[in-house]
Amino acid sequence: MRPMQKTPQTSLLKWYARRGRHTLPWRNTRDPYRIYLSEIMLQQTQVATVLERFYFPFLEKFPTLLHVAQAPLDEVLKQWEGLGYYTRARNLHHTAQACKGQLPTTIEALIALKGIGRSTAHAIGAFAFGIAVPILDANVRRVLHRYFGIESRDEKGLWAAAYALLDTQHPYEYNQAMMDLGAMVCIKSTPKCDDCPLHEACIGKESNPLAYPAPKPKKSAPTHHLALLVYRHEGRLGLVQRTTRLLQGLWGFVQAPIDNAIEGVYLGRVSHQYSHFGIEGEVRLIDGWVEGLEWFEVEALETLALSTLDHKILACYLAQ
DNA sequence: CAACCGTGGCG
DNA sequence: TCGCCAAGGTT
Repeated sequence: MRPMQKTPQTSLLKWYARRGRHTLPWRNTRDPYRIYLSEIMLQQTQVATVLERFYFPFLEKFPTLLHVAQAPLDEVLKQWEGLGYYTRARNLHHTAQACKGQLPTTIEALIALKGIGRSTAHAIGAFAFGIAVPILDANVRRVLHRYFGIESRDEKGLWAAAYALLDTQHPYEYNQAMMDLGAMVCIKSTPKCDDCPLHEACIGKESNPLAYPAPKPKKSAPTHHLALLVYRHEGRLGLVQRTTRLLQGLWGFVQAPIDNAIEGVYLGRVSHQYSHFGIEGEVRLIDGWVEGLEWFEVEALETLALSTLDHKILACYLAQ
């Protein structure tokens, strides 16, 4: 057996063997469901959040994909409460039912499922089924931008780079290593180029790592001023299950534009920031029954999935 | 295809 | 304090 050549891939895998995050629970299972669940939870969400607050409780409640499929959507949303991007939970439930608790094993079939795009399909393919395809998450993107000196965020160029660097013999280790490298060494603000196994041929290191990728143009987020209405009737609170795209399926308090005829007793102010707008709201208590709401004892609210804003409103009410 | 979709941590 | 953004996908 001839000695292994020194390639970016071998350097990367050697680094990964020593410094990789090998204790992550979704790296210590062959269960496609557990890998799939981690990939969905981790979309646009930091590892620590998923690891410390959501992954294990969800698996405790739903040990298999079939458990997800057979559960009411409301229970899945309740387990997702606080994690955000709730479409992920609704797609997870839909996909569990669509594939009857058994995930398909090809990239084409995975990508056809709701909530699974190209990168997630590749991640499941590589991590659960050993398919030789690259992933393109935020960590890998940053490594590729810098390594190849790519300023443009153009998708085609990044996928081409991803395939160019992929170690087709070790897709599992390679992809995990690239994510760890992006998360631990090739980090956004202060990359540790001295510790990087790819530093020899890295274009970003030779110039300025922070120039890759080119910074995004920033967009301003508007603020909406709302009345946040806590309806109360015979000791119960009136809520609605939202049907809007935002927070669909979650329960919450009625929101109304602030105009010249604000009812109720002022309870306080709450503010909340979403990705693309903010809410400055004043919480008001209104005693009386109105149509179109469902009424719950305060204790019963614990069984409902509420958004973080609605938890703030509830806390404001309970503080009185 | 640019906007939309949640939340929390960090500099 | 505040803008940025993280194991992205959908419309």
